[in-house]
Amino acid sequence: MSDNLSIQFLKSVSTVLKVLGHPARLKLIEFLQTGEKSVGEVQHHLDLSQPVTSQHLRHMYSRGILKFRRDGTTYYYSIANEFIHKILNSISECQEKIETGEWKLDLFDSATMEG
Amino acid sequence: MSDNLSIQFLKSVSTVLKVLGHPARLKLIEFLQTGEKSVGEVQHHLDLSQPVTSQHLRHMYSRGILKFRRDGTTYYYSIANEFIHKILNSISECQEKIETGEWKLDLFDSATMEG
DNA sequence: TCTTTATATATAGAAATCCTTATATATAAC
DNA sequence: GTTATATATAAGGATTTCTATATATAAAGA
Repeated sequence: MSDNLSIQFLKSVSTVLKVLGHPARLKLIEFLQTGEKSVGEVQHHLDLSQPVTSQHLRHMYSRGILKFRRDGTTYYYSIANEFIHKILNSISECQEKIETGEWKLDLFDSATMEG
Repeated sequence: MSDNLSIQFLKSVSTVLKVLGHPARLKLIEFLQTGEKSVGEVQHHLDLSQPVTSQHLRHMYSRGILKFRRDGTTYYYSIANEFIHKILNSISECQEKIETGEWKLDLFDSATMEG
């Protein structure tokens, strides 16, 4: 299992994970799972400023995670590939297990080494 | 499906994804999937300096992604929760689909909006 | 006790990220 | 043509992260 992942794939995946490793972007892409959305819809859903919304979307587009189409003055963004869907579904499944108590997700901030 | 994820879960998940969103750490944790490893083993496997290796491990430990035990001077690190395993397995499944050509993972760096 | 091995910790400079403010552009409506 | 709407882009600074280097600690063995 180890070294299964090629260098290139490893880099691609870490790029994707890094992009998703931000609460606003994670919530954003979760919103996009229900279908394409305009910038304004995303903005209102996330309660962000217009430039920040646009920048996050552009950020994700520039990394191949989103695609967009334009209709007049409106830009519709949507998820660009299956990989993203797969990861998001996997996360959803995890949440179910965590909610039911089957799994625990113990994250913390302190960092003492005396364990 | 939207708004399925609670704020707290969203933050936890984005923390995890952010940590995994780094080629060295992703490769590191993939290595740990095969079982606990000492710092030295990780260091040699990843071909990193000792301090950098230690810092990555501590970084992941401090965020609840790894745990460790100590035997004399040797520290053994291992994956701390099922969530990580699930995400990694999901990534492996994705790689299979991408290798067989069933899926494409088109990531790119340019960022012009004229698409 | 001295030396080696294994690892942690501290720190500093560079680089990347993120948000804010301001401005630009393109289309639509009037 | 003027105004309104939807969005992109650019510049700035604050914060965080990364990498490298230097130092410290603890155990094991000679």
